[in-house]
Amino acid sequence: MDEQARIMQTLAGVSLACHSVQGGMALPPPHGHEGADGDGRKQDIGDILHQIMTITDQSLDEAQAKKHGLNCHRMKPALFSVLCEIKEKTGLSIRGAQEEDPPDPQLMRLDNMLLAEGVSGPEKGGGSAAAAAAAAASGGASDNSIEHSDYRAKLTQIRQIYHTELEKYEQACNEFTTHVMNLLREQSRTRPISPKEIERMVGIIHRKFSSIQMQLKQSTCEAVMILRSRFLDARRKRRNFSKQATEILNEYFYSHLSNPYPSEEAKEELAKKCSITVSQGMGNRITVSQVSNWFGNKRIRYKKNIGKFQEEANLYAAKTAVTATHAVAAAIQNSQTNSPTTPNSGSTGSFNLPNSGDMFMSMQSLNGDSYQGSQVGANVQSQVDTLRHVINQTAGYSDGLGANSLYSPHSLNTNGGWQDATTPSSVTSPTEGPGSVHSDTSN
DNA sequence: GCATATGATTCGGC
DNA sequence: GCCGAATCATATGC
Repeated sequence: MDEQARIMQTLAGVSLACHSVQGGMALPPPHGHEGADGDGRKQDIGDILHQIMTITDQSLDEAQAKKHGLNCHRMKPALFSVLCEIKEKTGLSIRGAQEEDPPDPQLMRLDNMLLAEGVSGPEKGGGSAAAAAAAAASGGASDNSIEHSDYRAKLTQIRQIYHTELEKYEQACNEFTTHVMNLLREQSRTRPISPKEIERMVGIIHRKFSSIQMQLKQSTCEAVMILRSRFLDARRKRRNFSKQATEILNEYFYSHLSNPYPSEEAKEELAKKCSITVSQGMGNRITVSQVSNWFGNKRIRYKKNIGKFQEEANLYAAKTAVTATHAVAAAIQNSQTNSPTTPNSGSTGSFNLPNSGDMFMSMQSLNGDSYQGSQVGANVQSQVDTLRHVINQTAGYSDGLGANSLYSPHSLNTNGGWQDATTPSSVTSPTEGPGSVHSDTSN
């Protein structure tokens, strides 16, 4: 009983002493002795000072013995639990509730990304999807296996660094947490520390370390992004189309020179024919867009420098004409053997002369500049002229273009736009002949 | 190494 | 959404 009172008295005394020292002056007496009993107050302060002095005068052994006495006191646990309870009921509980934050969306994004990139997931096959994409983007399985393996090697390197650093952080976090917990447990013998407080401190430590981890994840993501952009960026991985593909596209372009705007179907057909699978290589749409790109570039570059493309145009015109000759020959033979009395009877006798008029566009005036037909052009002209005649004579074929329209200049108008946008376009390659896809009617 | 060619992207107009 | 124009970035040829 006396012992307990003494403890309380000591605590109260120390508290009062603290206030006095901090304030640099004595506190007013608690029970309304204000100014009435100045001698009594002086006496109290003197007692307190004396107590402090005796504490400092105590030897270390004496202090330790006192401390031990306090620690072993039977009322100490009860007193500490009361103080802990008060602490929890005040600021601690409020702060604790506030710090119960939801999972960080930024962290979740980073985690998802690292998982998707194969950095944080299971090592087996990690990054294989991205590597496969890189391989596909680089235009084929065979030509870029070196780059593919390079990509994988670099990704593995990033992965290793990430895991090493992560391990280090986790280890440091655990070590520090253990250390702090031990420290707090030790301190809980001399000051009231509740398990909840320890828990909260652990939470704070974990949050601090997880913020460091987030930085690590962020920089890892950045590294992966840079790697990806280096390997997957279509611009960087630009590959020229194959000769055949370019030829097919050019054939179409020059045979539809009056209206070189292939429809969606025509583009698809062209893409299929060209087997253009460069760039992203993820299906038809990309390929079709490559065809669109090609035509876009071609139109502009043709228009910009017609003279330069003249030779190319003639070449393709000649090619087209020669192929058409064969087609016509076949058609004539067909019409003669199948139904000589019924010309133009269905698909057997007809053929798709690939817009012959366009073939000569390159030889006609463009933007007002008249072009003197080359030998090739003249040959082609005579060939087609003959063909036209033969067709009209033998098969009764008429494509709606008279002799005049055959040679009429489908040209770029003065505004730089393409005239005669009514030309039906088809993907029919001159080498293909009848039965081709008629698709481009919209332009 | 440089000039040119070429596929892709961006941006503004319609 | 497509097109023209400008531009970028890489490929290619010399």
